[in-house]
Amino acid sequence: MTELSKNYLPAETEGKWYSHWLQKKYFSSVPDERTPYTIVIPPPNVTGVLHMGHTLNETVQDILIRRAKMKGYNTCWVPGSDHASIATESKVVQMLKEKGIDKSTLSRAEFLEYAFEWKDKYGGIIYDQIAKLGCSVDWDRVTFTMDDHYYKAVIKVFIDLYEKGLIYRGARMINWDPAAKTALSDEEVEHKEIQGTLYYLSYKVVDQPGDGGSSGDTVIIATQRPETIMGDTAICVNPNDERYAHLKGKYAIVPLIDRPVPFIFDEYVDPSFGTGALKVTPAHDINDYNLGLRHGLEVIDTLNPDGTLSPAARIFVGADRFEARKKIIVELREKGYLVKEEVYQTRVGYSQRSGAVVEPRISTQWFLKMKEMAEPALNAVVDGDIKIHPGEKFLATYKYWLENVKDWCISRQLWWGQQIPAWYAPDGKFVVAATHEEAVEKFNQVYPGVLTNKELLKQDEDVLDTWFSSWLWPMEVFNGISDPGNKDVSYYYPTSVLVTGQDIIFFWVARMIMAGMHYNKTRPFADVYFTGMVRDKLGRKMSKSLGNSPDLLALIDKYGADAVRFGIMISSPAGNDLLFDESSLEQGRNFNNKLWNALKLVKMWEQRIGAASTPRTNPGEEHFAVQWFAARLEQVKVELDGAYSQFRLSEGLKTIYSLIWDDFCSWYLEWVKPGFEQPIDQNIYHQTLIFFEELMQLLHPFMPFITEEIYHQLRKREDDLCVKLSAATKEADQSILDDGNQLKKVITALRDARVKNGLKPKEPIKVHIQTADAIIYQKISSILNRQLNIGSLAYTQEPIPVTLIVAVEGDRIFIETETKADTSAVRTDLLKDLDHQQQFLQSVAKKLSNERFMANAKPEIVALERKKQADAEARIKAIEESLASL
RNA sequence: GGGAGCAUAGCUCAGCUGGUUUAGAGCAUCUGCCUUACAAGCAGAGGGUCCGCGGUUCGAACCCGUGUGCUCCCA
Repeated sequence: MTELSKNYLPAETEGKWYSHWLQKKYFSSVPDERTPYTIVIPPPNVTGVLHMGHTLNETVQDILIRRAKMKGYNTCWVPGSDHASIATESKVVQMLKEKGIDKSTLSRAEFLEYAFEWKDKYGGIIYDQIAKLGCSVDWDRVTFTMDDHYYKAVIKVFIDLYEKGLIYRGARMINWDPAAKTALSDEEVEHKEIQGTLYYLSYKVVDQPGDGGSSGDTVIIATQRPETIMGDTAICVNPNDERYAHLKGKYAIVPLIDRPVPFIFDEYVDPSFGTGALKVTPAHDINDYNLGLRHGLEVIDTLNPDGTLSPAARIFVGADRFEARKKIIVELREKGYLVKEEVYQTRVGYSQRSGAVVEPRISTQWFLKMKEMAEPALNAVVDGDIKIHPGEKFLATYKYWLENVKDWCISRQLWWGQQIPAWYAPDGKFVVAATHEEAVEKFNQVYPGVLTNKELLKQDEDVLDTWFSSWLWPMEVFNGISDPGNKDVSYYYPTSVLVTGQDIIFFWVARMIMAGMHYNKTRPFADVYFTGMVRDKLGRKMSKSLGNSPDLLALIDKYGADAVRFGIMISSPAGNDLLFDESSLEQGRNFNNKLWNALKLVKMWEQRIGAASTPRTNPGEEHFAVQWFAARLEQVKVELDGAYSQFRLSEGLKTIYSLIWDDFCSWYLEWVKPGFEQPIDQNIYHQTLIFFEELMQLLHPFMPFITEEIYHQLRKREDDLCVKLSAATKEADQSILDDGNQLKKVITALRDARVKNGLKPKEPIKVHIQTADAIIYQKISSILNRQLNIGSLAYTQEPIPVTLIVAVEGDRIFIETETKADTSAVRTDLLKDLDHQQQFLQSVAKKLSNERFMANAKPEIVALERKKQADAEARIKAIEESLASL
């Protein structure tokens, strides 16, 4: 036997076992006759590294996959990454800038080359982290959302939906990200509450556009965006607002640029907000835009795509919008137009990716009609075809979104992504087709004779929203779109469960369900398990700016992957946010050591296996520990089945943790431990190995490395725990479990008495037991002797004088003491317990004497109360006798 | 403004169908131990107005109403 290290050293086993599993191809899956269990990884963005949120998600998936593998499923976990168009493109642009390269000097192809380099580098880091964490992903199936087949699938879906009339192109008010210079979908805008200022501006009123405004009449308008006044095309008031009734047919003069705009009347305006008069800027506000549509107003766009003022603004042209605001306020104040400033709370939309304040902007973009897509996706969840965990929390959110969904803006003004397959002639006529050749052919069919030179047909410069590719993920990782009905997709799809963060329920989960229902007429997954957000221990979101986001690889180096997995799972109740604290990783590391030390103990016994079952005690008695632990194990297995089926993984881990630490190490191993340098019974040794192996198997999904290592340390063997099938559960023997509990209670009570009375552990005690059921004690007597250092044990019918008395349930245990112990502490304890028991008895008696309780309660409840009463009475009697004999 | 969720030990959370010995765990705390696997450990202990108020019920941490506080989603 090679010497085992003092503590468990993760670095020495983790790499070894991961390569072994890979070499054995345990994670690779091909369709066969077994039932598949499939998970597709939520593809991490190639923009960076895995954070703690990924770590949680990946760990949960690995637990489910490893468990399913042991249950005999053909498991397939597909890894991959997402091109994340906006985020990656902005990072690549930034990286180029640092190298002194401006994106505008590059061709599209040159830029994409840099982007793919970036993807290879960071995608590689992510995959390395997934491997270090021990994830049992099928590396032969790595998929990237810009892979050739994937790219083609996205284009195919775009064309198909366009031909079905579900995709259209049009000018709409969209969310514009001035930093990334692209359109965004509604979901990519995050609203934050901030303190803003409401500026009260004075507009002159004139009778006619050409009028100089000599009347001196003015109207005061409140706005939080004074820099947009140059885009004003009307002033709107409520038709029922008498203050402004006289303005009908008149005009207001926009300050600084002296442009007359008409007054319009619309009930949309809230007379109580601000002054009740609203400046209407259709180009820069969605509500104003709608007002403009109703009243036929001109649209003046005063902003450039990068957020600077456009020539249409006439003043401050070229200044950034926020800079322009400051300057305009100064000028308005100087010229007397600014009459009041007021602080007020408002909400501002920020780009989820770039962080820039989003501009509402009218722009021609591509949209997907969502109503038709939403209905089947809604039904799939409402009807329970797809189950969301935890359900009560997210079902309502999911429903609300789908019932109120708006069309999805899917075009992005970027290069990194699938280029929109629309082809335009110089006059703006266009067709949608996969290739230039197909486009030319189609165009000539639809518009015969228009195209003089086929090179004039140019492809749309824009790409599609990343989510328009990732919504196909569960299908296209198996080539289900590009090669429908192939062997893999038929076998693995629909997938079993999707594990992801609740923050992308709309971005991704809902849309995957839409795509799945649309293209396969089936759900993409049977269950959705939402994990919470990982926060720091103060409850703050993890972010780079706070510096509270730990580096995963550093944590694995410090604690080991198993401890990291343990730490994050133990503090992760289903669906709730988890407060990440390194101390839970310490707990994981300590658990590793506990396992390691248990292994060392068992390995020591290996040297001293009793020749032919010649234990120093009665084998029947020691057999009790074995019987008890076997029952405990079965009991826990049933509990675990329940925990897994409800995705209560944190609870499952706690159950195994306690089974190993408390039941196995603290009780069982102590009960079967031979005396110093004594041999161990062969059967018990053999059973202990089996138990230990079973425990390792139960723990394996959570902590794969150490369990595999111990599995091999316990016995020289050819097979691996990773792929070991779990045995069916048997029914646990309840009476043995009850006896075990009794044994634990007796031991704890006697230890307590020892401590309280200052009896040294090395000092043997003489014990007399008064019980109605001596058989139990006979079964466990050798264990009692050893655990409590009992010198002599006898049974008695009568109380023994000059002793300490310990009451366990209805039994009394008398400890003979040589030195008369101080009884005052014992007396206090007994009195306290007596009081407690008497109050309890009272509450039970009250119930039993309540006629209505007796009439209404179920018979088994009444029986239980009767038993409680009897037990309490017995305990009280025992305590009273103990007190009397003190 | 609309909607959802949460409130249980110092902290993080279980408590499933209202009745499981007058509420459980882990961590933290306190006491005693270098007991021949483990001090990253062992043994033992203390710790609760189940957010407040009202109701339903024989019986409420659990169901209903209401108030307060916190979190999230949407506009």
